[in-house]
Amino acid sequence: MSDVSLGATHRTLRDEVTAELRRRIMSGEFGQGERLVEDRLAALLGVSRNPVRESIRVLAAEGFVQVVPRFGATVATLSAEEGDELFDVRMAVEGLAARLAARKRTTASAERLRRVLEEARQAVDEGRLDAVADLNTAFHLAVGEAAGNSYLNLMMTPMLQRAQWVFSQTAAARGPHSWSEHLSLYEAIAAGDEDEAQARAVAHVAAARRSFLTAVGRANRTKHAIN
Amino acid sequence: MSDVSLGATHRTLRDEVTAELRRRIMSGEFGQGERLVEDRLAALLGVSRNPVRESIRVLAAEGFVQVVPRFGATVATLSAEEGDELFDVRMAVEGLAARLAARKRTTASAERLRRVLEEARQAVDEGRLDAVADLNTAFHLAVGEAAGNSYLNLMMTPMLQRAQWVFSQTAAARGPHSWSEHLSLYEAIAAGDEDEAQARAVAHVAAARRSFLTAVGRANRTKHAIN
DNA sequence: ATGTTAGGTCTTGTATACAGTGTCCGAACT
DNA sequence: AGTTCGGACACTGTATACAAGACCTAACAT
Repeated sequence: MSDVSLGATHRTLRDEVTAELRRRIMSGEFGQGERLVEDRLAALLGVSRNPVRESIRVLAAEGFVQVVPRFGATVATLSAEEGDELFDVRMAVEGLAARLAARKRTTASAERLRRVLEEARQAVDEGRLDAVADLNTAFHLAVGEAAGNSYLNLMMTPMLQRAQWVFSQTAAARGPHSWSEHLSLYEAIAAGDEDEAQARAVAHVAAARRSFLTAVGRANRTKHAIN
Repeated sequence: MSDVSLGATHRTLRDEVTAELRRRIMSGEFGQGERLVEDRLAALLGVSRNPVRESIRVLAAEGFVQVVPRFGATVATLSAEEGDELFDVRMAVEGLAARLAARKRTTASAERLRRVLEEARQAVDEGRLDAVADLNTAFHLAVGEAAGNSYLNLMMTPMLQRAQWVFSQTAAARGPHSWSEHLSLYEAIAAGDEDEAQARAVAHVAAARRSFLTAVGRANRTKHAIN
């Protein structure tokens, strides 16, 4: 009996439904405010209503859908203001994550961060944009894991998914700056400099916020409001 | 059509099951690591397995239960270390909440905070200890609401419930100091002093951590480890 | 013309039934 | 005596069925 059986051994239908619904919401295939009818989703995914219902509850807890009793679930709406609010939370949470990651750094966690950075570099070179977005989230999540705080991780996972959603919904994009900022953050963590790590993480999120606000401004000028 | 229909109009069975299971976990009636068999919970609460299953998924997202596919759900275990880790997260998150609450203060939110403080004072006078614990959480949550950040609120609700759980599980208790700290935090928020509000919130959580660590130390000395 | 009410339809909420998988225990074999 | 294999049991995963409520429409009355 090995210890490899850490959850991911089995993957239930419901897990896949949850992931698939989340993916379709994040990709914009399910638009904001769109009604999520259990029957149709079940038919669409070739399953019964039960896994769909349970998935919807999870996605509601993550903030991706809003559920009104006896009415149903709709994809959450994301005003520009709500999108902006997320950055305040991220600065606080990710700043802490970076600080703790620097404090508790291990060779294993540093190795993991470096590996994600390397994968991202390749994806950028090959122009795989969707992979870049996923790897961006993966890097931030890896910092959270390096912090070694279980509850911090539990809350960071949906938070970062939401952040990715916010970016994709606003057609906001960050250039190569983002990855140099990641590298710089990694170095501070690897050096064990808590203050610097936190400062760089906060600055990185602040830079992301500026990109977001620019994109929102652009959208407003072209009459394509975020919501 | 009034705008009063804000979610809480209807209360489904599943909502009550979720609340009831959470309550029994937080009260210790369902001990850490205890297996949660769907059939038995359904029979216990007089419902079918479906509401129970959905509730378990929600509680898993909140971190109260751990679900292993094809094995089942168990009440999450809470080591002393994990309990302590929560305070780091709380300081970051609640510090932000206090700062934003001070920034966006309104007469309505200030009134609401004052009302909770008043209710708590009465509960303390009347010696209703369980109500005091709930009102403690309610105050912290009210600060979160006063911050006017929807996602911050979404994550604070389960975080504060978990904090209450940590305290009750360790038999940690805080005296009247806690409420004078609350009052002091309220005043900083009402005065709109962001820096002071954040500092007092952080100090308050830090004080709670000291109480927790004292209780854990006491438990360890008496051979009653938290887990 | 407008308000109201009754019916039908759509969708959620809940329960029950079935299938599949893992666990545990005992018996047979080494 | 220890080990391994097999089968019964228990529980989860998934599907289907039924109940109840909400919304929409249309006919009717005022």
